[in-house]
Amino acid sequence: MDNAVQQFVERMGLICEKEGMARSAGRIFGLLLVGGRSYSLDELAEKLQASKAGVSTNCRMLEQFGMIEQVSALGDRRDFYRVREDPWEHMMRVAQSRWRDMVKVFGEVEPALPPQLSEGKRRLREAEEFHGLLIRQVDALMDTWRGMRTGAAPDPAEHAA
Amino acid sequence: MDNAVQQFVERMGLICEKEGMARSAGRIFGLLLVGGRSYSLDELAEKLQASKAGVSTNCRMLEQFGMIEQVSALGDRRDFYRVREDPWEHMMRVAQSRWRDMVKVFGEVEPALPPQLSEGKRRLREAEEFHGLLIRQVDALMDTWRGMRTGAAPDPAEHAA
DNA sequence: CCGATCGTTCAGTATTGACTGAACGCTCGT
DNA sequence: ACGAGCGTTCAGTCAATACTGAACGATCGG
Repeated sequence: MDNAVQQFVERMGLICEKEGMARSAGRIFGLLLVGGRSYSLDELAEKLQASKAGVSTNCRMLEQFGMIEQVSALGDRRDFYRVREDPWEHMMRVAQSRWRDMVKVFGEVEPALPPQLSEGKRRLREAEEFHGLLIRQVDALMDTWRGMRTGAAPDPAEHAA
Repeated sequence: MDNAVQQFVERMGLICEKEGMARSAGRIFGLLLVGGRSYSLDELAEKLQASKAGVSTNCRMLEQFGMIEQVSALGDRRDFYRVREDPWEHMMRVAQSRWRDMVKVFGEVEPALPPQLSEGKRRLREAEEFHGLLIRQVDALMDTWRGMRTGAAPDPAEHAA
């Protein structure tokens, strides 16, 4: 395997590990990203020197996160995986759903708080507001991003409300 | 400790755990957030039923993440901790620095890739571009957020470039 | 119908990481 | 100068989790 590829794969493993997921999941994603084509489970296991079982599990996890997708080839019983057409958009969607959960928690807890914790209640309302805004801002980012990829404007200046 | 507070503390522990950090760090942050005042290490350890050592370590970690800050009281040798005035802004700054690292990795690896991996090179340039845009979009979010908190406009419609 | 070739499941293992209790160093008050 | 109170460090313990190898089930070709 190419040297630059191998280094990148390892760095992606570390990055993804810091983000909370398994290191080998990051390695798989890195290889698929830089490979730019579909890989079978066997090929992934071989190139990453990992067991087929672990690769299978991590691929399904990456698929749930919306980062990669499974694809089948005619006349081939094997499962192939590749990065989705826009993995970052789907990753952002997952992040948004987590933020939505936080908004939900803040919204549920704040009214249940005893009145003497007025400062805490204010903080929670603020947190709820911030994450709501964050979700909307990422929505705007998606619009811009899609516009950049379909259109040809190199520098977007307009946003969606 | 209040029942609603206790439940919130626990939920924040789970949320923060999913984000990649330690569960008790999340508990500490939750308690400080909802408490709305400064807490000494002893008080945190007591209310969370954890060891002083663990609380100390996690508080320093939370401080590095920019979520809480240490504060001292006159005539008191103890260290107090409280949530920062705007914890979410600082959390976003930390997230941005992680994205900057990713941009750096993408930018470094792409030129080192062999030419036959043209699709992979394209993916990496795309990833770099996306995360750069993401950083800028969060900058815009900060501007909006600060504007909302200092000013009084309930619904912002303008963005910064 | 049988063998081969997949992907998945499962139990076992190893490694990582968090938490604790005790010792330590430091800084005050007296 | 000494002791009390404080935060931190460190070694040990514990639980969680990722990974592996082997068995299993399914599917296709001959």
